[in-house]
Amino acid sequence: MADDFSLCMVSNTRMAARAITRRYDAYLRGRGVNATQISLMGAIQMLPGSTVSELAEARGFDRTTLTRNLDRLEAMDLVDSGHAAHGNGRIPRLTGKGETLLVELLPLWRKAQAELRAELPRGAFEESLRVLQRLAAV
Amino acid sequence: MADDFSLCMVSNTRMAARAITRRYDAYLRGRGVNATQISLMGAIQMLPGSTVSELAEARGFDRTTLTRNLDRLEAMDLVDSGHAAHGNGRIPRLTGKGETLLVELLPLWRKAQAELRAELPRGAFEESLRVLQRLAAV
DNA sequence: CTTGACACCGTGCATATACACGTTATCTAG
DNA sequence: CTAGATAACGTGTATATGCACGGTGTCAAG
Repeated sequence: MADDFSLCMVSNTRMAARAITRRYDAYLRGRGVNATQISLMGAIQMLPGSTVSELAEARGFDRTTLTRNLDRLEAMDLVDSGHAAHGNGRIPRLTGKGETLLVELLPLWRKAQAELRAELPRGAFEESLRVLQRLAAV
Repeated sequence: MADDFSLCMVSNTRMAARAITRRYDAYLRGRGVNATQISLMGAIQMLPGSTVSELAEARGFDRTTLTRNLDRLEAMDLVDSGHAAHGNGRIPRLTGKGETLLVELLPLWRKAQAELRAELPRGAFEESLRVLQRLAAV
């Protein structure tokens, strides 16, 4: 049998995602949102006017996952959604409260990014982003 | 504000994990287990005699996540657990059915690995594993 | 023997993720 | 106008994940 599951790409991508998420979550603990949520808020900010489907495509989410993640942010009054001019499009955007919170938490996010970068060998942070984006694109 | 969340390591690791998991899940669809489960079964096979805590440490899981993932595999009769000689240790191992299924699905896993490797530039598969392991270790 | 430290463990709760399926709005061919 | 195609959507169900909390077994100090 002798197959080496330590080379399994599923194991390894998920393990990295768990480790990084836990790490960033620790920086944000007690601040009202977790790492996944703030990164979603950042994505909404960066792709204004996008529908849920467009956001999902851009961030590699299943559309229905995004629906529910947005529902939670709406319940917290951090996001609300408008309707597209035509069709059923749901267009999420940050509320004032959401923008305020995002700005308030940005220093923590920057700190998390900076300290991760500092713990990696020189250039490894950028290499990691490149590798991850390539994996997400296949 | 001008922060670039496209460089967010949380977003990028999770996006890669989602993409890879979806891909491997597609190879396994209808076979009774998903990609996460078969990779866990592989980990059990490779670390025989380990307790849940040791497995969790080795694979970067929270211990309680592993508890429930194992419960599901036990409910499917693919895994069962023995008791450590001392203390409360839970020691999972594949059942006969679990081993049979793992062997049966190995060709699909190998195919998934091989086709992913083929779609990446030369050397990128190995580079990816190295980068992911480094991220999981920080 | 009891008490406390320690190392395991599981459960309650919440969020994240995705597939299958059905719904709604718009447009176009007939 | 109607029927079908198309593009968006949400919900039901299931798995995955982790933190907070509490339980259980072992051992050493008193």
